[in-house]
Amino acid sequence: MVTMSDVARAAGVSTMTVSNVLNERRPVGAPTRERVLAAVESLGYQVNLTARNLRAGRTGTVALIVPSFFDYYSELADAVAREVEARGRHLVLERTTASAEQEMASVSGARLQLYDGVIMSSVGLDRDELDRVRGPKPIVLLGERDVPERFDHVRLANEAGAQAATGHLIERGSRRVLALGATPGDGHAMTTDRRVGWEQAHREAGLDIDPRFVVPIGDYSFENARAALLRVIDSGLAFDGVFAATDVIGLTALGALHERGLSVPGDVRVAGFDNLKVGGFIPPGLTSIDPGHEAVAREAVRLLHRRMDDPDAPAEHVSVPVQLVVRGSTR
Amino acid sequence: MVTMSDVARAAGVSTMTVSNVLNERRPVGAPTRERVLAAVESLGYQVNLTARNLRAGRTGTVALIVPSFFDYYSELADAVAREVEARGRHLVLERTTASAEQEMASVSGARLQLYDGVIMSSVGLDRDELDRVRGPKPIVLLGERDVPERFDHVRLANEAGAQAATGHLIERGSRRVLALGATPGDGHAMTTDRRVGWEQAHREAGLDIDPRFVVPIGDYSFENARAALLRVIDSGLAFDGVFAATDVIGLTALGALHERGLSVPGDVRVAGFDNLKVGGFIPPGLTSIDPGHEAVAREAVRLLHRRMDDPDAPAEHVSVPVQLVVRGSTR
DNA sequence: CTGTTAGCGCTTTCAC
DNA sequence: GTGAAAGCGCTAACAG
Repeated sequence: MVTMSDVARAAGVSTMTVSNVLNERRPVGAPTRERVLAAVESLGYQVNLTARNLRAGRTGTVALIVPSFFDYYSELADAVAREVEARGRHLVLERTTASAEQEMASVSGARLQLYDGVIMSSVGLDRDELDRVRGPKPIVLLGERDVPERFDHVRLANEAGAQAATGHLIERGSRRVLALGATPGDGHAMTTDRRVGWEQAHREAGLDIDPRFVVPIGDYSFENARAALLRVIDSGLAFDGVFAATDVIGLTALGALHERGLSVPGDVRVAGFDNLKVGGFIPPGLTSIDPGHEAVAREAVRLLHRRMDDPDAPAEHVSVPVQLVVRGSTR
Repeated sequence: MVTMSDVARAAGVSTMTVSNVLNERRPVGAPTRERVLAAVESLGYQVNLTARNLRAGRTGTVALIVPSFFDYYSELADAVAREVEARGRHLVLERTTASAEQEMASVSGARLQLYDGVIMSSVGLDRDELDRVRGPKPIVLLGERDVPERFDHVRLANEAGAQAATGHLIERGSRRVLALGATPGDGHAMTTDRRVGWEQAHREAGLDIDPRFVVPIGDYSFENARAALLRVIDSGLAFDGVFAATDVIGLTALGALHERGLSVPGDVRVAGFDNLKVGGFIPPGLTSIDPGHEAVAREAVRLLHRRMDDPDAPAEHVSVPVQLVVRGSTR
């Protein structure tokens, strides 16, 4: 391993001068500078970021911690990466498998020290658990759970989005709209908010709210979504619309309906939530709610930098607007 | 920031004893141990991984460096994460946007020092550029490009997979099969290998190879794939099968064919490559080649650990078998 | 414009 | 079973 003092010796200067050349922190005379750069080149020197981190207390890296690498999160991560890189830092992605233990480990554990800041999309931790998180580095939370006041937080307009999607189904003529993947009862999960939006659309249209049309799905997986919808179809419950709480569920609904010989949008209209890229390309195209990844990413990174600059700034809670995107599944 | 010496002071021991308790490297007397753990708990101490890393030279973290966070790579990353975690390390994901500069920066730059090892899926760097990469940490390469002998490398059986998919289309009755997203000419890109497999299937079936049926696509994006296929349809070139070089292209083909009123699998059979999860759930289901993420991940992590244990082990080059998965698009 | 000194927080090594 | 000293490679702070 070639170190900075090897370079310094080769160039006949002190390590500080090498450091100053490489970091451009203080002006260095042109000839000295040349000698240093030549030595760096000929020795193949690379800074040791670990040592720099330890000494300087910054890493140039931001972590985005998500439940999984899939679907919504990969599209979000891409937007966050662009935003972080635009501000001159690197982004790394970690996944927690949505478990409270792993989220806790990611965020309160020692790993936080490795980053200048962390953006976490929390689904496993409840409000009380989050409240126990104290870290030496800024944390911005994403997602739809209730979070302690003191955290910076970015969320989506879930209710408004669900209401827009469901309202659109009703407007196109659906009268019996499933809330597939929504969650009944109280709570602050993303899927309760989206169910509330579904209800609001019904109220606004003067339609009854039938609790049999709320169909929860264990883990939002393709497999469970498919099984749940097939169960509904086979139960004989008549419906002519599906508001899917996520696009994964919506895409699966397209497949399950096709499998049972129901046409979309003829027999059943379908709308999802997340506006996954793939939904715009498969037949017949999935109407969805665009969650505005760019805006979420921009806000999250803005809040993170604000807090890096001023650890005592008051916490900000941002709700990002969403937008209906109409495609073949409702047209 | 509470440090190890704060804990040592509170427990009335030396920092070495604290370190030994936390790392379980040397036996520590039970009462001492208790005092140390109590102090850790009451002070809320967390190890500083940066400092440990600098001193001990290991980080407990493996990086997977991929061109993007999407589709094939997110599914691969999930498998790699499971495998890495099973061996007691963390995985972080970085993306390069497939640019040679960023791949170079990720892998030859100082960032490599932050990890115990790196698995990189390289698409931007050619053989010569890769050959210039020398790092202090193990690197395992994934992917279909030609790589220098000295690297450990895991690749897919691309030709065999493409041949199986195309052979299946032919067996089902297709006679004019597009190679959508494949690359003509020589070369060692993934899409040339897959085109060669497409050709082999034709030869095996005694069918002519018509170069007009090889339709390259700039960047494998949904948008370009859609545009390319619509162009072919509108050109009047008759075809009754599509072998798509990736599932992203295959899924898009389903949509574009639907848009032009062609039925799948009635008018045109479609097969892809990657076996993306979504392909099993949308209508009519996309026949595909399963790239065996688990096997790729297992081999990659095995090679990485082997090299961490023995930096001088001879390089291994592994080719992972793939498997045809038949769904509605060819049934 | 350049150098010296000190030390980030931890673990390796050696000593008892 | 426990401790003291040294130092990983770098940069902040101060000095000249």
